Amino acid sequence: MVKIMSNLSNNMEEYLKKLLKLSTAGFIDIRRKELASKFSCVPSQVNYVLETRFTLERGYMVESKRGGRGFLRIRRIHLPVENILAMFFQEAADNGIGSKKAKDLILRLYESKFISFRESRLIEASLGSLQLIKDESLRDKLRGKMLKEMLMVLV
Amino acid sequence: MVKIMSNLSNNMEEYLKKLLKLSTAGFIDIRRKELASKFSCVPSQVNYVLETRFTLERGYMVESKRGGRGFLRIRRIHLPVENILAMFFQEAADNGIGSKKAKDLILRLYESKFISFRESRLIEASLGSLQLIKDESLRDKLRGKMLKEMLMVLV
DNA sequence: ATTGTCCTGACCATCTTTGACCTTAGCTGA
DNA sequence: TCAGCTAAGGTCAAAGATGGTCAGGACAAT
Repeated sequence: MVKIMSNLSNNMEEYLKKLLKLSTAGFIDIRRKELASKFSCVPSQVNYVLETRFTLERGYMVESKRGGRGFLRIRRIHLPVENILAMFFQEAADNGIGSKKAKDLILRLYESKFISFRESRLIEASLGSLQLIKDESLRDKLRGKMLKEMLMVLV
Repeated sequence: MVKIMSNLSNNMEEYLKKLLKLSTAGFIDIRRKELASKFSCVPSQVNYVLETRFTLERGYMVESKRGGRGFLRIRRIHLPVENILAMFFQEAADNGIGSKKAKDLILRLYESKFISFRESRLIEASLGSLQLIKDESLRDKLRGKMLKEMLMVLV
């Protein structure tokens, strides 16, 4: 009797991921308008889903073409752990990192088997405690530093 | 026979616990507004009940999502209630804990095989980053909270 | 009377959805 | 040819839908 809450964006995300799994090519091509119509929403809703769910941080790449015969192409990418870590160290470790990006990063490291499930939960728990800090800038900075220190230990 | 005071909060608590018992999934999802409406109170009352009755110490975990189709998810978790560690964590989370005590605790947890070597290093790394914080009181408090959150996750 | 618990309401933060307006690519007909 | 039409996709800001926080007053227990 437990109802799982789902919304348009989540449904569309699931749908696209299912398509991706089924595809042999490693990517899928879709029409923005058609997809929007299938889910009875405005086309820009599709952009929202792509921007929030199919980001590089989560391991996806989106290409597109406008005009007649335009398309949206979604690709699953599997970066080696070193690249994932390198991206983090290059742009987030010192300048701070938002909580959403941090979560995505942890998820990817887990998916890549670089860290265990317990370790991923441990890291998330430590970062989650930072909500105690009011100053957002300090929070982001600390989050970056903590992640860096923790990942260094694991290398 | 102790008579349970019947007030809004207690009623809501009982109601939620009944739902939890009935659920096969081990958790329930609710809408804050709906629940408030069912009990004819303001939505923030729900938060009050969750904060006072469905705490980690009492064996519950609450997750939530805001925005359209948001939800509150209450989960029953099974901790050894009379666990002395749990009390210690609570104390640490409430009043903070110094870095030396924290280190000793981590060491003991590792020695008793409660956590792995990597995990112990991970925890120390995250706590070490707190040096970035100037305010000692905030630092101790954060250290306590992080420790608690991290170890709770591992139980 | 004092203290702790309960409730409320105003204001805040976050996530989602929509719609008006913009840009780009391909096609077509004078 | 190539200007203009048509068919895509892109951006952005505002509105909508939830949940979160906090201070203060009401009320109950002692």
